Amino acid sequence: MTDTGADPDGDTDTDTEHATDEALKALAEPRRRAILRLVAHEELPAGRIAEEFEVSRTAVSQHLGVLKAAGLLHERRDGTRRLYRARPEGLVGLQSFLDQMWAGSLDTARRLVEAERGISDDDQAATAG
Amino acid sequence: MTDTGADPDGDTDTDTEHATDEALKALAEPRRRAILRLVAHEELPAGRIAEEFEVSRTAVSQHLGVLKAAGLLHERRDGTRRLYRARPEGLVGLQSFLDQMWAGSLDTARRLVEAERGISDDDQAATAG
DNA sequence: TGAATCTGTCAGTAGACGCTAACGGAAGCA
DNA sequence: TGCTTCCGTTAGCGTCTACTGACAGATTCA
Repeated sequence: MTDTGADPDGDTDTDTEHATDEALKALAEPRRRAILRLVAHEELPAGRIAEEFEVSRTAVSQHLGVLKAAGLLHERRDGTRRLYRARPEGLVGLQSFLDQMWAGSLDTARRLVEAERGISDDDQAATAG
Repeated sequence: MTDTGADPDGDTDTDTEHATDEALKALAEPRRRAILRLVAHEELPAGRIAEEFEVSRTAVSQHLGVLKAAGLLHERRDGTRRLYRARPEGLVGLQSFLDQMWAGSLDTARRLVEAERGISDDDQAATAG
């Protein structure tokens, strides 16, 4: 067991990791993505959101709770109604995570392809370069 | 039931949705993200990856299968070993999804804030005037 | 005050998911 | 050929999760 980077105990990264984890788990559900899409362009009350789906209002309410807990939803009260809209800030951590992953894997892929080409082409030049 | 945008039956969007769904479900697991991070910077065999975690090799193998099915992993055979590395192309759909969501919600948030400010401004002006 | 509306919360259930142990297949070596 | 290594697959189990139905709190209006 070496746990090089598998289970880091960093302090600053832990919060980001936790936020990313919650956001990803929230987005992993198709219904929740549909809800997020609905409230991405306009503010809507819970009942209006529930009407868009065939599942019960209870299920939608729970989905709203998950999205809210993940920081992906903004809630505003208006009388008996509760208006929801997407919260773009909740996607920041996820964006940076994907960017980092993208850059790293893209760089690795490029390097491996070049190495492969170098080996098949001329390994002497590869070792010399 | 109106299903305006909750359950679209589009043709071109369905594939993208499916790919995004699989990628998100794959990334929603912390262990799979750790695996992806490991092979983002270097190509590694399955056994080497399994050593980094306390769970059994079986579990890691299943995680590798999920990541591979989601198009996030590239597999290459070398004798008895199977080498894995992250596949950046698998993140494209997810990136565009997040970009779209980000742009839409950010625009909405800005518009709502401006409207709110306008209302409160208008309100004070109307009540004062 | 009482009725109606809008919404969240609390048990309970069916299905999905991650994990382990046991097994089977493919490749390398004496 | 027989042994070993490396790896994926299957069956089974415990846990998590999305869902439904029933109930409770908050607000508005007559």
